[in-house]
Amino acid sequence: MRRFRGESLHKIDAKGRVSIPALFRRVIQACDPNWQEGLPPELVIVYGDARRPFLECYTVEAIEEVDRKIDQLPRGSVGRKTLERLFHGQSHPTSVDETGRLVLPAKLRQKIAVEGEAYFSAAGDTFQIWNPDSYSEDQAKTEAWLSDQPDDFDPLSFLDGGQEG
Amino acid sequence: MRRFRGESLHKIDAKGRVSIPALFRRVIQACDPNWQEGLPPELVIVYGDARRPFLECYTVEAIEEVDRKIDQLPRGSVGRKTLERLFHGQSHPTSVDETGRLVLPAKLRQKIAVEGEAYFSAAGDTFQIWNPDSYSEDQAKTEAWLSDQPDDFDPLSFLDGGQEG
DNA sequence: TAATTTACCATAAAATCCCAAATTTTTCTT
DNA sequence: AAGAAAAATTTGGGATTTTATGGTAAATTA
Repeated sequence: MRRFRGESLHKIDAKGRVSIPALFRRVIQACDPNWQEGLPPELVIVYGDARRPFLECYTVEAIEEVDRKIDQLPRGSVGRKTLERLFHGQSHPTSVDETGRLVLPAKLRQKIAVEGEAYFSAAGDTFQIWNPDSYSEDQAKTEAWLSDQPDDFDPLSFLDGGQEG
Repeated sequence: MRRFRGESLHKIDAKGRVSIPALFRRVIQACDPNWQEGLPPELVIVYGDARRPFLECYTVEAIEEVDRKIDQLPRGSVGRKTLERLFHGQSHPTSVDETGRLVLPAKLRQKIAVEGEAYFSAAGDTFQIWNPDSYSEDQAKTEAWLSDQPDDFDPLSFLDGGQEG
């Protein structure tokens, strides 16, 4: 499976248009099973979780995997209802235009408080769109946490199934 | 199978007409096996479950799947009787007009207490029509529930088969 | 016929398409 | 390795189309 990697800053114009990092576009296209020459690659932007100050962008394959799992939850259960709200209701299906841009409607821009610029950051099989300042803050927190760790702490130790919160 | 995605607010006029979100229209049309150029795409609105403060809208394909399942239940069983009431009796077959609207008869508007505006929200292979205020309330509950969870709680963890009610 | 429903026409706002300028990155050649 | 050429990327603006919504006329029905 192809994964997103990298981060970069892009301008948002008056119409809400913003370039997607070129490397991300390749992943979006490769992970859209319906894509073919001439068609715009599709993706889904999930914006519902109010606790998160960013937009989360799913490839078609990634969102379909989520959909399949939601289908398996019991109809009417709290979990299913919550996830349907989040992933079906509070999501915005869209596509990458000919020049590699996508449009962020006003509602989504407000959600993460972006205006002139947006920061893109890869996160495995999704990528995130941030207000650049919010991203810096979040990044600073991560760095602060790291610098509180002993000098010889290796983040990779997380992988060895240490205790996790 | 195509799915509904997204949410939006629309006006209801004096005749009960209301625009269907453009993206929803595509799904309705694609999931109507009888549709062809010139015909209005059809759908079915189910309104019977009094415990639910919204109208549930099914594509033709989705309602036919429900019908097939009902057919398989033993004649005369409580389950079959209940489902026949809900899905055959208390449902309203209708279609999307030339300009992308549908008509909500007074009975249905009363059922969910809508007057001037209605809120549309996708839910997998169906979509729901809400009174905007009822929707906000319900949404607030979902968000309250989410914010009661630990900060790093990921709604997707529902998918990993945690205990469920 | 009165009331309601359905078909038809109209318009402002919003979203989309199309073309194109600048920039940056990559490739090729010397 | 340097410079030139080519290709790809980012960004901007105008024109076109779609969408949401309102109104009127025709048709159905109680």
